[in-house]
Amino acid sequence: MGSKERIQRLKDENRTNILDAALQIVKEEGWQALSMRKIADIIEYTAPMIYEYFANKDAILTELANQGYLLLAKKVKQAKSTETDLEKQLEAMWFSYWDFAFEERELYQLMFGIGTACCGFEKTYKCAESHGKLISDVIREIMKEKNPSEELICRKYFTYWSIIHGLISINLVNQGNGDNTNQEVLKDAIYGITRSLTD
Amino acid sequence: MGSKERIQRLKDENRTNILDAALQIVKEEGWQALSMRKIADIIEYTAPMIYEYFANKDAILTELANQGYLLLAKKVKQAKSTETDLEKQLEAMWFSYWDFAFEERELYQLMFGIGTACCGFEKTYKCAESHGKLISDVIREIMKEKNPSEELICRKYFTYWSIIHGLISINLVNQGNGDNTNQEVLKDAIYGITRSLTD
DNA sequence: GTAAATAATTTAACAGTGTTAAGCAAAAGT
DNA sequence: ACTTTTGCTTAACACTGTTAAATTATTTAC
Repeated sequence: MGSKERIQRLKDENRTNILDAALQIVKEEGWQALSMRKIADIIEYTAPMIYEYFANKDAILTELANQGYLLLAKKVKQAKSTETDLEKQLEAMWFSYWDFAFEERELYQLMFGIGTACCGFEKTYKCAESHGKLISDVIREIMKEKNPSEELICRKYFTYWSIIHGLISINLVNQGNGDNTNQEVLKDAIYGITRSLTD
Repeated sequence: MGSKERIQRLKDENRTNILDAALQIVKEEGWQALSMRKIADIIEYTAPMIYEYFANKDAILTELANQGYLLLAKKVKQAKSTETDLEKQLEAMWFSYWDFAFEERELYQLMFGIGTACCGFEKTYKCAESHGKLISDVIREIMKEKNPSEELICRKYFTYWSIIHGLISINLVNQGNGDNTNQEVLKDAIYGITRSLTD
């Protein structure tokens, strides 16, 4: 019965094909154009087939968002490894966060945008191996001489995130007016908050 | 022909009824529940009637957004009038912005949220009598001894807005976890940027 | 190898969406 | 009184997510 594994492999393939197709549609035509029948078209099945793999459309969305969280965490982790100085690590991590938002703007909108059911902060801050955890670990390390409470670290992370997420949101809606202005604002903001960690 | 005015008055009434109905539905059931037929139900007409007043659903949305901009500008202007000191004016204005976002959260989502077609920054910053203009006027006044360029003022306004909009976005999605933490972050952020105006 | 059972996939349908065209009844103009 | 315009509705189209039934293909049992 080695065919069982072959069948399972095909099923897995279909599952990822569905997710890939969904992302492809969104990248080409935007979130509002995503429909079950369009996904079905691409994977060369009919729409009801998708329900063998996902409970409903929302389940596809949350799965895509989860893929996004994984990818983001990976990139942030990678950015950390490029620096040794803690403050530089933090800067690199936030910059990679920034880059992710624009490289994978559709995913970012899904993960943190207003509209779909996905939350953002709670999930991202508490889950181990998330970018939130990775970044706040560095914040803790930088502040360690001040013996910060977990609540304070959380607040600092929150402050960072607010301004960066705000900047990103604004840039995502009026797509990229004045790139270097943003980069300057971003750098200023990161530097400002980082200074407040040790002062 | 005094009836012409009566008819016009009825038409205007219908128009505002449509907008009111739309906002009512959104407040009760959220944006995704808004439909032309539901609006028609409330105003006791059939759906196609709405197209006599608005080109399409999107036109209703942008009109609502414009109402939002007007209301926001009014509130910000009012906040300014409660203080005489420039820096306090600025703080009060941003606080009223913050309050608006939560008092009229549906409108705020429409005006600045990701998803619908409305942009935010350009429109708000350039239009006279908008909250953006009002706030950046105060920024200019505070910075006047430094002879700031328009570009610098714009960037400062942008910085304020980013962090405040970021904070709001995050609070709108995970609705209000820890109110006073946010207020503290907000106050810190505003103070920090304000200090950077005169330093 | 053929028949029964099971799995895989599709067709048809439901209730909803935005939107447009055709039809009808009442009012207005001549 | 007849025609034209206006206000409004019904019917329809092309979509949407989703479910149930029907069909086809594949596996299992004998």
